[in-house]
Amino acid sequence: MGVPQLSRRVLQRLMRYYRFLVEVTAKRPVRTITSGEIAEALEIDATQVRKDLGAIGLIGLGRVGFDVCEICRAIRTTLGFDQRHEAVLIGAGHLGLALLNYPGFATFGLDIVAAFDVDRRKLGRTIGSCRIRSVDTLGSFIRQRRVPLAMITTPAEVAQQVTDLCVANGIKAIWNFSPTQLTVPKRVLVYHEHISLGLSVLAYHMNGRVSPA
Amino acid sequence: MGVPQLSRRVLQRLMRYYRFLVEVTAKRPVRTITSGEIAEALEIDATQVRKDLGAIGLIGLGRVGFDVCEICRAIRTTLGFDQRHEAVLIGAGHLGLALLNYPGFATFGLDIVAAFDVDRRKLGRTIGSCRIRSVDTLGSFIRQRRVPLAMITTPAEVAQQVTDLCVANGIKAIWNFSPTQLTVPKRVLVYHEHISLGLSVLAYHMNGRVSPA
DNA sequence: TAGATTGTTAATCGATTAACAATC
DNA sequence: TAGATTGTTAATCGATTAACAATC
Repeated sequence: MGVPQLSRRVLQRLMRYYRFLVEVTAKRPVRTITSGEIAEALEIDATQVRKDLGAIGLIGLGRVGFDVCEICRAIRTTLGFDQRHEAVLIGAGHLGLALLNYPGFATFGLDIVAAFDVDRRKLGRTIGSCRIRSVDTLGSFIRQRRVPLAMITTPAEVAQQVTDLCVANGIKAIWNFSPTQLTVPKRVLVYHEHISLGLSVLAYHMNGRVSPA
Repeated sequence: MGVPQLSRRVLQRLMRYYRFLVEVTAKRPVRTITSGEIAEALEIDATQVRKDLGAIGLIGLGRVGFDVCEICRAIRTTLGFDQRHEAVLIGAGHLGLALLNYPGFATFGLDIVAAFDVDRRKLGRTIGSCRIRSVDTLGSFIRQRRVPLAMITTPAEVAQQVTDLCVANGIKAIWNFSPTQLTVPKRVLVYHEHISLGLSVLAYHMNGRVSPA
């Protein structure tokens, strides 16, 4: 693998470039774009943009900039959006349903293939393209289908328990939407959507304090 | 205001300390805690913890550590959780409902006082403690009640339009859950919940690449 | 007291930004 | 060609970590 490992920060910037370019080209067809244009729109330094694009093998043209399609393709390949990734979702509450109904994931290769819940009344219902199953069958489902990702939208109290079950059955990564810290072996990646972190910044601001940067 | 301005990063760490301490004390009563204990649990350097706590005026005791109650109180005060902050929520889809039903916000002083939607069939329903109203009344509601925060859970296509309406009526801050960038005057703070950023890190990892840090 | 923990200063590290020759 | 934009190296900046005397 000639590609050097990319830090979270770089990955997230690449995602922002990608999202921006998709949005721009949706409005009007654009063949090329300069690092300066991306930088200005995203409030990032242009040098940073060139470095990031360089890091995934893109080469710009003097006086012209970068080919938009090439950038998009390179980002898709690097981040793996061109691969199909299966996921299960655990906890079919409102948040779970919101994620199940979100059509955008498909664009990124993410395919939620099943949802699980403990509530018997919910079992069998079909949301989006997947059926809600009993959490009793979660372990075997993950193991047999080798599902790499679990999205956890359960209450905080059961999140660790559910996580352990996923880990025991070979999950590779966990997308944690519950407001609690999870403990996992270090081969498993946990990405925690810290919804409360936003609140800290917002509350501070509403108190009349302005946070720099 | 003797308190220096705190960066986003510091604010977010304070939130993490707070959440951790609440969780710990819920399990068993703890009077004091050392920077090292917090650091270990949150995988942060202990010096960092001491600096952050020092920044909000806390003083530890040699050989003992910090008083847990004092830390919590100081964080609540600094971040403004002891103040009541009103918010409106715009877009009563699944995500909107999830947020309306989330009981945790009250702990942080956040009170969602109204929800708005364009769908006439949803109007009048009551979720949690607030009624779903027509988006036609959004502007006057914000203006008359001087609501400082808007949580946007609409589709991306209308997010900017809704934002403009909020801004025109004096909103102070926007919590953006829609997957689109918003433009606002700089007196208004936008906190963007970038759900897709997590996906970039997760997809990269599932592709077999391990992202450092 | 002895020893663990603090607050603070200094050193390190990494990320961001500036500068500029090379390029189209 | 002239001039805008690149890729890359060097400088800056800020955040993190290490070191250690002061403290309880």
